[in-house]
Parts: sequence; C-alpha cells; structure tokens
Amino acid sequence: MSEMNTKEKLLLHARRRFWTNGYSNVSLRQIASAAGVDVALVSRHFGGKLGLFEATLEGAFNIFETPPTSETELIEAFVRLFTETPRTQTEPSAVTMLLTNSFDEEVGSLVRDLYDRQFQQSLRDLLGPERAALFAAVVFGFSVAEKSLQVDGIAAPSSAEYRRQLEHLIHAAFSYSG
Amino acid sequence: MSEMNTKEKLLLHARRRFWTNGYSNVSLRQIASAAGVDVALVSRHFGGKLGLFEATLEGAFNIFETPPTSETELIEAFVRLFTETPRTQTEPSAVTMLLTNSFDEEVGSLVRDLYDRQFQQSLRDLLGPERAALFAAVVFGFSVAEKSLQVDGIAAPSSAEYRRQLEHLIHAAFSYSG
DNA sequence: ACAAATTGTCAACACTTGTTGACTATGAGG
DNA sequence: CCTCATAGTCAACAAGTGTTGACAATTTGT
Repeated sequence: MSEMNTKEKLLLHARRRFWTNGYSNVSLRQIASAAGVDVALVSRHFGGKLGLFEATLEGAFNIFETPPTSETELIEAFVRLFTETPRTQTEPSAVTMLLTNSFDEEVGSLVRDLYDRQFQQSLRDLLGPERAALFAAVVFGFSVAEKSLQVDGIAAPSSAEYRRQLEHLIHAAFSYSG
Repeated sequence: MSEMNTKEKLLLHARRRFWTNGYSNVSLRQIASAAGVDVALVSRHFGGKLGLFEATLEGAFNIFETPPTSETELIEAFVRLFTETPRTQTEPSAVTMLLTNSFDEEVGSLVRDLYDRQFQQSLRDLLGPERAALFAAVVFGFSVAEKSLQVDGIAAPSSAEYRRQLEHLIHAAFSYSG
C-alpha cells in the first residue's frame, strides 16, 4: 500500500468511506487522514470533494468483461455484482454505495442516474420494464435485509445457501406476468 | 398547524426531515427554521439532537391496533406498513426512515435494534427465520427500487398493480423451503 | 546543470454545526 | 399583588467543514 501514489491512496480511502458511510457523512479530513495525506491535496488532484467522489464512481458498475448478449449472461453478472465485492472482501460493494448515497441531497441524483444508465437500462432492454423492475427489487431487497437491517435468517453472501435463496426469488420475479 | 405547541411543531418537522434525509444530514437549524421556532428550544424540550430524533421514533412501527395472531393478519399489516404512509401521503414512511438511517454511524444501531425488536421479531416467531427473512427482503426490495432508485416498471404504491406485484413476490417468499 | 512544471506543506479563511448561559416574557398558584 | 416555574429569545462558544493562497520541495524536460 505504500507503493501507491497520493492520488491512488486518496481514491482508495475515499471509496471506502464514501461508499460505506455516504457522501455527506464523510469529511475530507477523515479521508486524508486515513490516507496519510494532507487535506489540501484533495482539491489539488480532484478539484474538490465532489470531484473526489465522482472519481470513486469510475467503473462502479463495470462488471462485464464483454457486454452481455443473453439473458442468462446478464443475470449472472448481475448476481455477481450483488454477491461479490469488487476487490477484497472488506471493500464496500457497489450496492452498498447505492444504498448509502442514492438518498443524499448532493449526490443522490448523480448516483441514481449513473446506475440507471449503466445498469438498469440494459436490464430493461433485455427483460422488459416489469420483469426488470422486479428483478432489481428482489436483488436489492436481499442486500438491504442483509447489509442494512442485518436480518437474521438470510445466509451469508458468497455462501451457497445465499445464492439459493436469491435464485429462488429471481425465478419468482421472472415468472411474473403483468 | 398553527394550533400546535412548540414541541409538536418541532416533532413534526423533525420527523419529516430526519426520516427523509437521515439523521446526520439534517441540522437542528433546518428543523427549527421549518417549524418557525428558535434552535435553542430543541435542547430545552428534547435535551438535544439525539433526543429529538428518538422522539420521532415513537410508535414508528406501531401499525397494529391489536397484536396479530394469524399469519394473514400479520402479513396484511406488514404490507400496509410498506404501501401506506403514516399520516398524509407526503409524510415519509417508516420504511424510508429505515433506508435513510440504518447506515448512519450515530443512530444506525438504534434504528436497526428498534426495527428488529418491534417488527422482525414477531415475523420470525410466526414464520420461522428463513421465510421471515425472505419476506422482509422482498418487501424492502420493493421500497428500495421504488423510493431509492426510482426504477421504472414498478407501479406507483397504493395502486392495485403495485399490490399485485408485491403479493406475487411475497407468495414466492412463502413458497421457499430451505 | 538549469529552468519549469508538478507535488506537497502549512496556515488561514469563511461558514456551519450542536450546545450553553444570561436574560426576558408569560402565566398559574398562593 | 407577588412568586416562581415554565417557555421563549438572543448571542456566544468551541469544534469541525471545504477551500484557497503563499511558500517549499521534488521531479521532469531540455
């Protein structure tokens, strides 16, 4: 970690804190301190707090090596986004980022638009609006119950049981006929 | 609204702002200003910011006239909690409150504990941990997709179609066998 | 080696935050 | 009427916010 330059260090810790605690609940001094760097360098490298946050969104939903063509391919990638975390196990996932930031007054619309443009849109094109919506609802509900409310009875993510529960509901979403 | 005393006015606007924007994202001055009241009166009447927030949680999950005894009764009440808002249509719902506050560092555990103690607990007792969890996941997913991400394809709440979509997924959650 | 651009350091800025204390109504009980 | 607790007003506080400018250090290009 010491072999990163300042920009990378800031970006790493910014993503960690912004994604898990929400944009408005994190101060630049907290991030800079965690990165072992002066606060002023944020404005220098990223133009300000908002610029730093936007930089953390780079490739947030970029989970395809190649754009998906079939339903199964897209669904598989989607499930992967929600069950795995981007780098290590301790890093917050893109789903957590959505839950903590989509309500924020300053970056809420930014985050929602990004999600819709980079993800929900392709879901809609492939599945149609109703099934795409139910699909997203199911998969987000799982994340909320697990990450946000920490409801008992939901298996640990990345476990086989978790996938089984999730796929059961996904199947239900697909069997919906408006 | 002018026939309310200061304490009631503060409570009303505090609930509105705390529940829709999250505890840390709202300042006492915003609330006091919206209520047309001096800031210092918050500490006078509620002891401080945290006391005011806790006061807004009074009866947040209190949607039963009488405690539910059957599954259908409990499910009905649960669906009502998620599709209706407590007072008027413009007031934030308890679900919104959970989504905006359960991640907060200062009040997150408070809110999560309250939800579990006052709601998920009785769900678990009646349905067992797995089905209770899936049930909560389904119903929360709906709220996230609608309120937080504003996904297209999900019908407006309190519409018949919304209930139909929701009940379809709920039925799926109940048909799960671990 | 020199000049120039980039990167880092430090202190200050204007502003907002929650909270407190002194002071002034206001109104009820003796 | 006087007293006194409750309610409201106002100004200040220490702490924390994002951002900026002046300066030093370091790296880069020639």
